[in-house]
Amino acid sequence: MDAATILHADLDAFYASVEQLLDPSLFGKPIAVGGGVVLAASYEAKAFGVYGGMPGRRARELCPHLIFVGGHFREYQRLGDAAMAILDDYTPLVERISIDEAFADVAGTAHLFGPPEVIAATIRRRVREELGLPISVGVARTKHLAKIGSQVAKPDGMVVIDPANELAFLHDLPVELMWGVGPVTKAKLAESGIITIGQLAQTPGRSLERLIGHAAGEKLFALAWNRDPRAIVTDHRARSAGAQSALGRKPFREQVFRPTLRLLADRIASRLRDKSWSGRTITVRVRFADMRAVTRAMTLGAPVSATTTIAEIAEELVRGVRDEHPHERDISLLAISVSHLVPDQAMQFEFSLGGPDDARRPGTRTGAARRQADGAMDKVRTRFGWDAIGYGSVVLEAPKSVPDAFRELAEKQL
DNA sequence: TCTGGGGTCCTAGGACCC
DNA sequence: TCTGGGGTCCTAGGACCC
Repeated sequence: MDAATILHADLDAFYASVEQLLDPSLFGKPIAVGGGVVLAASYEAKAFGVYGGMPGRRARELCPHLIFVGGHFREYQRLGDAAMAILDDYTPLVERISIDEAFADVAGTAHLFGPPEVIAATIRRRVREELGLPISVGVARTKHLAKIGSQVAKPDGMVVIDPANELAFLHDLPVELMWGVGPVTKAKLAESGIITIGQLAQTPGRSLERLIGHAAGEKLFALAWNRDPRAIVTDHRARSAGAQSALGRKPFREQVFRPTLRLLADRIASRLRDKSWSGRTITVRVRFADMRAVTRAMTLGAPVSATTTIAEIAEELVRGVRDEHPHERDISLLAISVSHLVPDQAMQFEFSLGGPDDARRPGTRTGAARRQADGAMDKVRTRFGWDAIGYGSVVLEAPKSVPDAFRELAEKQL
């Protein structure tokens, strides 16, 4: 049997811990990063039932002494990177999941640094001493179990799962600790009396698949027996790039959605061009006032990355939604996503094609003009910053519901 | 004064092809 | 009496994760 060499390292209540580090008077107090929405809560706040994603008003109700702090987003990025760099010191096999979380496989480096649990303890000590942050680590034979280990270890702990005791450890735990079990799946399982991972493991595969679908049933059943074949993946390629904007409540009209879609297209397109990617499928999402949402998609014959092209297609799709839903007076969110991404080298030959002057075909006159305009804008932004230039009214009408820095942070995870 | 922003993957039905 | 069967691509919706 393989040894337990997979580490899952997860910084505890990361944003909140950074804020407490930056302002020691906040230490030991219930704090929330954010405002309208809680982005992160300290453990003191979590004790009151406050959690990330919760509306700020609800959080205040639960915890009257909750202290809201604005985010120091550049510090999050810096400290998250620094913590992950410590992992890099012990193995090249590091898979970063997000700003504050990563897997690492130390199978090949134990002869240099000692057994996995010693490496894990060293990492925890160094992150604490060098950065001043608490980090929890799970050590196990599989990624899934290592991740569960770090969750169980929180806050500021370490759990090593011996390969001989895997199922004994796993089967007493509640199903919602499993990767892929959210509120809906948890409720479906509970209706069949399945509360623990052990109960899930004893459920016949067929009835499980009837309950939650083929793929999910198969996956969860395998995980419940700790059959997790996933290896560490050090380079992830993005499959889509998107942007969204919550609007509160705005009339579903051209004057509202046009400038917003321009802004979203501009964000996505400049990120795509920055990485030399283009995409063939444009998807829009429109959320109505009551939070019901619809999506509409269009797949093109050739990939695109021009701001104006993405914006025009998105507008067309949103007009279609409006025409199909004439009674929806207000919308609360607009989103665009570009998928079927390909590296630009793969579409170079398209540039040389002639044909009708169609903006969606990169080889045509309009397409070329748009690439030039985008290229000029990208250059100005490189020198003077993103807000230095924009498409027409977009510059003035940018909604600022979330700090731009937080948005940039999310983008970096792409 | 309802509920942010960035992603991944799965399902199900229809079109289309051979 | 009916109308194969497999594969791919696309669209729309939904669950989940950080």
